[in-house]
Amino acid sequence: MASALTIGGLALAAYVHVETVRYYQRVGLMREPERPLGGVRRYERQDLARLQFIRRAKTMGFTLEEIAGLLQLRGKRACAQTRRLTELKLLDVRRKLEELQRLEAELVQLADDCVHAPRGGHCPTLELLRQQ
Amino acid sequence: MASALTIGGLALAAYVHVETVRYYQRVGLMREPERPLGGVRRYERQDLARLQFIRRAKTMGFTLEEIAGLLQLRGKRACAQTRRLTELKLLDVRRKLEELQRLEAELVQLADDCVHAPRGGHCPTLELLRQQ
DNA sequence: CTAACCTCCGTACCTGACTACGGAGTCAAG
DNA sequence: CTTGACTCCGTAGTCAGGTACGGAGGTTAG
Repeated sequence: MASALTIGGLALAAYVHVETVRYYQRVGLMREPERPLGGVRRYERQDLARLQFIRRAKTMGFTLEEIAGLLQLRGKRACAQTRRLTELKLLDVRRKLEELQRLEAELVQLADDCVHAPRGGHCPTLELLRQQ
Repeated sequence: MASALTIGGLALAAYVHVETVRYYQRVGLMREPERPLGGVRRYERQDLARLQFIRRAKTMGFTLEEIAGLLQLRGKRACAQTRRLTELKLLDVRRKLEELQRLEAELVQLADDCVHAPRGGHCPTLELLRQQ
């Protein structure tokens, strides 16, 4: 039984605050393990996996509600209608991927411009978008 | 002068609420065009471009503050130190790209499982992560 | 020239996602 | 068997990012 973390250990391992875990429990995103009468709750490896998944998905711009949806998919697996849901989520993800790639290209272009336009002061290259 | 939108037209064109535009102005993300004495403000194409950029970046999970940073980069262009900043942002973007790709693969796998495991009721394929 | 609709501006309110607080109970190292 | 750190639980506060409201004044189609 390598893994029988307390809430503190769990939080630490996922780089979130204890209060955040408790918050996720309150909103139903994470389970709350049995509390052995007059003891403290213990958490398993899959609790940690779930928490890390939430954290990752959050930095991707998914809301907690959407993340709940994603987690349900992982939970259910198979069964025609979940397949549909999965594919919808996949569309979301791919739309985001495209946008990010666009942004990446834009940034690469910028960094590149900086290399090729060094000549005293500030260069006036295409300030079309400057504003303000 | 194809483009001389009022705030309402601008908002409509970018699929945001008028109030959101005004909010962005208040926090300095968007400029507030001159108001011709006793008239209403008019917006140009680059205002729309900026607003759309903000909207896109937001769905990518960037905060308004980070977006302000991205916009400044686009504004300045070139000059050694902006190059550094650009490259930092690029790291951000690439980290997000990787995470999204992971998520994509996970979802593809799921959808796939659904296709290959159709056999009455709900399939018990690897419910390791189910919980709750 | 007027009715219907818009803009302007300030202020108040709302939702999502935490974060802080505090008192009582639990646990573990010495 | 105590002491210091941690858990539990409820409730309140915070911050980002809007959203709603309302009255006064602009604008435009008919």
